[in-house]
Amino acid sequence: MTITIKDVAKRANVAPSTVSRVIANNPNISMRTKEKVRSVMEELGYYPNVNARNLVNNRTNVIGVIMPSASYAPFQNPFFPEVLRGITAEANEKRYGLYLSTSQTEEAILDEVKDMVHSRRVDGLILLYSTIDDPVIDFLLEKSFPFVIVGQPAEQLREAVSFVNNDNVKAAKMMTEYLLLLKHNRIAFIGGRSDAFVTIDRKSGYCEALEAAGIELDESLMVYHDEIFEGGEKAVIELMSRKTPPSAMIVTDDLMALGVLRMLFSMNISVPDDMSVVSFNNVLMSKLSTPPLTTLDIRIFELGYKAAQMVRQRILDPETPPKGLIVDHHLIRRATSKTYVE
Amino acid sequence: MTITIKDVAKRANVAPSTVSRVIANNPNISMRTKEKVRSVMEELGYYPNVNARNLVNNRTNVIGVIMPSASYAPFQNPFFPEVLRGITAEANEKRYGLYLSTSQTEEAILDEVKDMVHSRRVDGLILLYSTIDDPVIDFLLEKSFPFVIVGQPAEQLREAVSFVNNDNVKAAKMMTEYLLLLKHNRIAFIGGRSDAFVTIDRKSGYCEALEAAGIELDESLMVYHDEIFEGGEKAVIELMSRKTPPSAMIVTDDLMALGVLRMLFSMNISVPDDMSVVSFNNVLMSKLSTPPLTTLDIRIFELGYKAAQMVRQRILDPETPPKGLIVDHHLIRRATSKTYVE
DNA sequence: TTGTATGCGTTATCAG
DNA sequence: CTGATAACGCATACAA
Repeated sequence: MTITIKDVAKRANVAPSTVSRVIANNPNISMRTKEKVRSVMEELGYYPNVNARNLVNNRTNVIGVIMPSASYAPFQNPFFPEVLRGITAEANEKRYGLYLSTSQTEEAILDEVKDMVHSRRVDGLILLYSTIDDPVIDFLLEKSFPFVIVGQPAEQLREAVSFVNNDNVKAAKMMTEYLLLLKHNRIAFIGGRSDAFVTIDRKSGYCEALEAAGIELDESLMVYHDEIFEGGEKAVIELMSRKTPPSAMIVTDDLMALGVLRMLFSMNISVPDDMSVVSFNNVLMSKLSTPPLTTLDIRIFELGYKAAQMVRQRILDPETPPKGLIVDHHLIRRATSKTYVE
Repeated sequence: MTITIKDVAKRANVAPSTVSRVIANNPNISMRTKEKVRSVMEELGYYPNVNARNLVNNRTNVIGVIMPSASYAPFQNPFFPEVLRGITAEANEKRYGLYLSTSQTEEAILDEVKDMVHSRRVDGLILLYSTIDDPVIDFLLEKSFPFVIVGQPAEQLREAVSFVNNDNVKAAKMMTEYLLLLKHNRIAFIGGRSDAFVTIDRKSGYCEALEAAGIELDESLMVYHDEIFEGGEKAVIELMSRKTPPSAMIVTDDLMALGVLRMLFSMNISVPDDMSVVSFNNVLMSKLSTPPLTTLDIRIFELGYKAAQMVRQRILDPETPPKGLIVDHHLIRRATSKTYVE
C-alpha cells in the first residue's frame, strides 16, 4: 500500500515519466507542472523507493567501509571511530550512505567484499587497513571497482591504487629531532607489529634522524610489541633493564604510550623529569592521561574525510589514474616531554 | 554486461524461475537440476543483484543504526564503538548488513530516518540514544516500523517500545553500597547531563543506598557536568572546596573519572589513599588509567548484541509486543577504591 | 514540454 | 517438478 510514482502521476494528471523527471529536476519540465507535481508529492507523502531506483540506475549512492579483520581490535583503538567520523562527515555532506562491513576474519572479509561488489550493494569501498598480498585488493583491482585505502599500500601497489596516508617517515623523523633538540641522545623506539607499514615507516624516520645527528643506532633500544597496551608495559621493562637505559622514548601509538606511562609510574620513574615520552596519533585519550601526552597529531578525521572524497571521485570517474594523498601531521606538545638534564 | 539469472537459465537449459528457485533452495526442485544450475552459476560467476531482489521482496536484510546527534560526541566516547561491535557481531552471524546514519543534527536525523524508512533502505533500526519527546520515535511508532532503543526510553513509552538497557538504579545503588562497606560516609556523586536518563537513574540508586544506610543526603555533594572529560576536572574543584570534602566519589562515566583522577593528581590528593573513585561503563580506557579505575562493567557489547537480536526479531514478526531487556552489570575492582581510614 | 513503451533483475503466481 | 508471465517502482529512449 505504499505510494508510488504512479499514484502521484495520476493525482497530478501527468504521466509517471513526468513525475520521474520532476524528481530528477529535469530542466525541460515547465515550472508549472513541476510545482504541481511537487505539491502532490508533498500531499501524498511520496518517497522514492531506493531499491527500484538502484536497480535501474545500477548505482546506490552508498559507500562501503571495510574494517580490519582483527575482530575486536578495530573498535578498541580510537583510531577507527575517528576515521569513521571523517568518512561520515563527508558522506553526509554529499548525501551518500554508509554501509559497514561486519566480517571478522580475513576470509570472510574477502567474501563480503565480493558480495558487496557483485550484488551492487555499494558504489565504492574504503579499506581501513592495509596488509601485504591482500586478496581483497587484487579482487577489486581486477574488477576495477572504485576503492581507496586508508594507510600505506604495499610497495608494488603504490602506483595502482588510491590511498590516503601520512608521511610516517617524515613524522617520526620530526619527533626524533624534537627529542634530540631537547638534548636527549639515548632515545628508544617502541613500535607495534614490526611487519606493519606504520611501524616500519616510523622506525625509518627515527633512524634517519639519529643518523643525521651522528648518533649510532642501538638495536637494543628498539622494541616491538603486538599488544596495544600491555606492549607498552613490557617495552618499558625491557628498555629499563639495559645497561644504560634511554632518557626518552618514542612510542608509535598513544594507547601503547599509556602502557608505558603506567609502567614508568609504577617504577617511580617520573615523567617528564626522569623520562620523556612522545607518541603518535593524538587520540582523545592522549590528552586525558596523567600527565597528558606529547604526541603527533596525524589528523585522523581528515584521513577519513579525504578518503571518502576520493572514493566518490573514483566512483564518478573511474578512469582517472589512482593517486596517493598525504595528510599533514602536527606536533602537540603536552606534558610528557622535557629537556634532558644530567 | 553483468551476468543475470537469465544467463544462468539459458546456459543450464532451464527457465529463469527455476534458477530463482534453486537460489532459494526450493525443496521441490529435483536434485539433478539443482546441481546443474548450481554448477552453471559457479561457472558463470553469478551473483544475485540485491537491488532487484530487495525491490520485489520489499525487504533488504539490512539494519540501520542511528547515532546520537552530538556530531562529535558519539565517536569520542568509547561506548559507541563498543555497542557497534556488539551489533556487528550479531548482524554478521545472521547475515544482516549494517547501514550507518550520518546526520549530525536532530533535525537531520529525523529526515534521514524518514528517508530510510520510506525509501525501504533498511528493515529495522537501532537507536543508540534516547531523549525525551523524540520525534523520531513518534514517527517510527506511527509507521509501526521495527526498531529498538539502546538505553532508557521516556517514561510514557516504556510499554510501547522495545529497548535494551542496564538497571542503572540498581547498579548505582550497588556501587554506593560498595563504598559504604569500605567505610566511606561522605560520598560524592558526579554525573553527566542532569536531564539524561542514565544520570537520573544512577543518581536515584546513589540516593537510595545512602538513605538505606541512614545517611542524610547532601545536595552539595552532587554535581553535574556536560563535558565528558573537563566536567570531571571541574567537579573535583567544586567538591574539594566544600567545608568537609568527600572521601569517595561516584562518577557516572569512565572518561569523566579520568578527568577526576587527573585533577586529584594535580592537587596532590592520592588515589586511593586519600580519595576513592569509582565509575561506570568499564570502557577500555578505564583499565589503562593510572591508577586503573574501579568501575562497573555494564556489558556494552551485550547491549549492542541483544539490540540487534531484538530488531531482527521485531522485523520477523512485528506483531509481538515490544519488550524491555535488562543487561547485567558487574563490579570490576581495580586500584582506585580503598577502605576509608580517618 | 510531456506521454508511451520498455527494461532493470528478481520473485511469485499460475499453469502444465 | 518446471515453465511462462506478471509484477516490484523507477528511469529513459523515442514519439508526439
